[in-house]
Amino acid sequence: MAGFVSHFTNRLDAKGRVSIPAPFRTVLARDGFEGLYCIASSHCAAVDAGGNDLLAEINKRSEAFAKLSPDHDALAIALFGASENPRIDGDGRMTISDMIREHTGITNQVTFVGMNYKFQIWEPEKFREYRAEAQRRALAMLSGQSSASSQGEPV
Amino acid sequence: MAGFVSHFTNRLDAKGRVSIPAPFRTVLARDGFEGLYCIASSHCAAVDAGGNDLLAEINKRSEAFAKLSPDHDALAIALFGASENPRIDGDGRMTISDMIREHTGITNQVTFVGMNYKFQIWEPEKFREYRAEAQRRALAMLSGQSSASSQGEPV
DNA sequence: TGATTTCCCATGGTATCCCATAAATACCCA
DNA sequence: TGGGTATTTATGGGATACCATGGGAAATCA
Repeated sequence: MAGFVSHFTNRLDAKGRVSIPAPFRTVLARDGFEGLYCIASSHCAAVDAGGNDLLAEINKRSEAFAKLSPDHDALAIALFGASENPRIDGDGRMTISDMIREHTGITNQVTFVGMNYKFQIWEPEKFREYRAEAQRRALAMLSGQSSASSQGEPV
Repeated sequence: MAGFVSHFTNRLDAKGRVSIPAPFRTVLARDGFEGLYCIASSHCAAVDAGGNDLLAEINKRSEAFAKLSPDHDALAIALFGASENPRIDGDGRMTISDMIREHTGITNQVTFVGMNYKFQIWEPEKFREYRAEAQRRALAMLSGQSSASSQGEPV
């Protein structure tokens, strides 16, 4: 039920390792996924990460196209070619790969952002900028649709 | 059915803990939620808190958009990335995080305000000011001059 | 064999658990 | 009714467990 929530910033050590926040680890453990599924976000400087829930969402996307079709192949390459399966060591740490470094601009700190069914990996400063923008957009989105659906009771 | 009602003010201790009012705890226990779900209010200096009822409300908001889409990502960051899951200790206390401190201005006292399906966490003085303003607005609305403000903003 | 990765242990800080206390409220029974 | 006794509640503090982080040693790979 309860997914990835809140956000945490941890330090990279000299070996390129970083602790995955303990609350996220318990979610992953409950999910039962071995290791971690990571894929570069197509529209921002973050990497999506998660377990079976995220994987299922990705699969759903690619299944919208007929298998063996050129579209499906292209999508499969884009989705699975850009993804990785980092393992989690006994102390709950993962290593930040070159792919993640290049796509996020991470140098010595990592921000983990809970998004319920998945979480994102960000460079802290870039995350702050994106969050400010996201909150503005969210406010506009919610005020735009709330009148239609329910009583518009603000949450 | 009976949700969170009335309001209470408790002291923070040296470790940053505060007792959740007992009536609120019994509501949470009935709800069955593990811990507490907290999210900064977008329109005032308070933090919304609650259990499954509040979480369901949040989920409803984000499920209106396709997962993995830019819109859904922005909304998920604003809703889940900005929220927290404090646990409640055996004595019915929660710890006030830095996020809550910054958003509410809480220093050494906390006011809990029941709002039926959720409750709010306030700095006592800020709450007094907000309530005075809300009562003035309510009075104006009830006396028939509620022309422009028909949004149903919460009190 | 040299470099990188994986496993294991150490440590300081923090959060959590557990118990104590005092005040307030509810309860009970003559 | 009224006095006295349990419970509940908020709060304080000590002890313990957990977590992020650092670093060494073994294992793996090219």
